[in-house]
Amino acid sequence: MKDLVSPKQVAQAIGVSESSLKRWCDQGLIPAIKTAGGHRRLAVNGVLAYLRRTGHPIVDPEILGLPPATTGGADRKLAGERERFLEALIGGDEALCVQIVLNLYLADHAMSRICDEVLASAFAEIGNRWGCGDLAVYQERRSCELCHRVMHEVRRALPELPSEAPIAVGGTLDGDPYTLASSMVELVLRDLGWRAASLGNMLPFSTLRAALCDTCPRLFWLSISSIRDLDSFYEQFADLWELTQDNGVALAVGGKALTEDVRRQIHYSAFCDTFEHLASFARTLHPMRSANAG
Amino acid sequence: MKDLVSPKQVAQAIGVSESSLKRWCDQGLIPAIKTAGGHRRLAVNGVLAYLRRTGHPIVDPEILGLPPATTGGADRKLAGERERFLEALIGGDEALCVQIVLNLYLADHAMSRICDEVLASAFAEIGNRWGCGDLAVYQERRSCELCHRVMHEVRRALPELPSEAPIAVGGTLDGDPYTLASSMVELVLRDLGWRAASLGNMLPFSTLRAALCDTCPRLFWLSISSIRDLDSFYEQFADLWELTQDNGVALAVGGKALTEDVRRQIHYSAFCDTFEHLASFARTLHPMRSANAG
DNA sequence: GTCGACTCGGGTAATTCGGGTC
DNA sequence: AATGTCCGAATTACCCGAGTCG
Repeated sequence: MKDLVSPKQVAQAIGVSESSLKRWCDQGLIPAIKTAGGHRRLAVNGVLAYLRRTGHPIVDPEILGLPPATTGGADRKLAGERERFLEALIGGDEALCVQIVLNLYLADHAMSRICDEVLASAFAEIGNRWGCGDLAVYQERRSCELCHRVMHEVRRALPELPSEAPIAVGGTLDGDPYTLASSMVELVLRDLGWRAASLGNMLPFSTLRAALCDTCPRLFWLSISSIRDLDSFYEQFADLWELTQDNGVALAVGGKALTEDVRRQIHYSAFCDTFEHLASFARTLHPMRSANAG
Repeated sequence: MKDLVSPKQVAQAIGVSESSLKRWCDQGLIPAIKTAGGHRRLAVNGVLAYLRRTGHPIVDPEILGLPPATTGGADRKLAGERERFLEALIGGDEALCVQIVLNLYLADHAMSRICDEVLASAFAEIGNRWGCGDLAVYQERRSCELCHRVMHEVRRALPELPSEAPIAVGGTLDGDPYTLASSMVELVLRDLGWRAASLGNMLPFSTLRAALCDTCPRLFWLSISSIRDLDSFYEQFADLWELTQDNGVALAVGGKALTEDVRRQIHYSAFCDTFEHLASFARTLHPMRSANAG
């Protein structure tokens, strides 16, 4: 933990304006030292002492544990946050998980990169540790549960979508119970201005066709992390592809079950290894105001 | 939903003067914290808890970040709302789903009854229609997805739990992918003042034992809607039961896989056909102060 | 030395305080 | 007993041009 933090960080962390913070410092309520140029630097323990005295809630304690952001160090920040997020997940600390991700979003990171480099990355590591027996099963399950809650929370933070925004729907195939990736797709697309809605998991092809006709999306996604029967998959997937093409719907796919061999046998509009890929593809369909420089 | 709001916002949202709000805060009816300068900041869940207790109506929900037509104290009947909720679920109208359930909560219905008579009941009907082929599979899956989102939203509206509240954890067994019931249990218990957390689904017995030791709950729940191997189940369940008894943990079970025959073969602290049963049992363990006078 | 982001101090408008009264 | 309105003083949020940081 850093000893000294900037006024802006503290203001965000405790949910007040920088002006108020300035006044409190000048009144001696919060100890602060000044740089040669007159900029205030606040001691973290002094801030915490103040919060304890006044019972002020910590809106975002996570900021206080961060080193001051260095310009151009955005990459390092994302990577570093992955570790903190991972530990919070494993420890079952829901509030902290939410704060970390929400903070990254507020720091104007693209949702696609947050999903790639923090959420998905953390779960990759959880998978590793699970395989090594370093993790209890319930910790893995609870992590999934927590991650869903985090994503709920982040979705609320996204701006309202205009009713003319293009529609996107998708989900996972029958036999594939993992909803996390599909929910992340929804988040990424919403961040890009799509009215995206995940249909859930375990969806047979027949109902995908029905959903496609009922909801009339511009984009349809499939997260495929396991395939039961390859032959049946090829056949049904071809039907789905045809249906999307007849209706002018783009079909984006991803997931570890789509190996190179499998990809050779099927048609799609875009295959996405990462959420960044997905975001790039989505932008070609529906260019977005560049609010997120990513 | 914002976490902290100013007195003026709340006053506008519920249609009273700021003075009344001041008095309610000073009497402890609404939890409030103060800034260094003595200005009050109100937590939205605290405000909602007060509205629920008193049946006070909401004039302008949007100020508090609630769905448009949220009313406080409306005399909504549970049975009638089930139909509306069901149709909203099937139609995929997330906002309406949230609105209906939140209204019932604010109308001071117990969470256990909302879960029994609206949520679970709606899913029973969805199951029926699905069996008859009156419902597309994706509509059923999407309904599960929506219901999770509704519950997340309601959980946010619940008041903050005191740190001395008893802990409860639970989940579903290995082979049982349905998380809905377990999430409902969490909601019901939180409404009763428990610090309840669902561990998720597909939990093998071995990890349940680990979780039980790691989290030290007062109550452990299992939602059991399917059992893979009965013999193995009996054996492992007996181990779990023993562990709970050694640690002074109550074990509450429920789910349609627990038929009369199965129940005869196992021990538990309480079997719950409904969330109302669960609520009654939880109250015997930890009586809740009746916050509601009228 | 350049550059973007941050912070400074100070001023202003809006909000909130506590208390008294209707 | 409870609520709404009014008051001066205090607090907070937002804004600006100039200076500092990394």
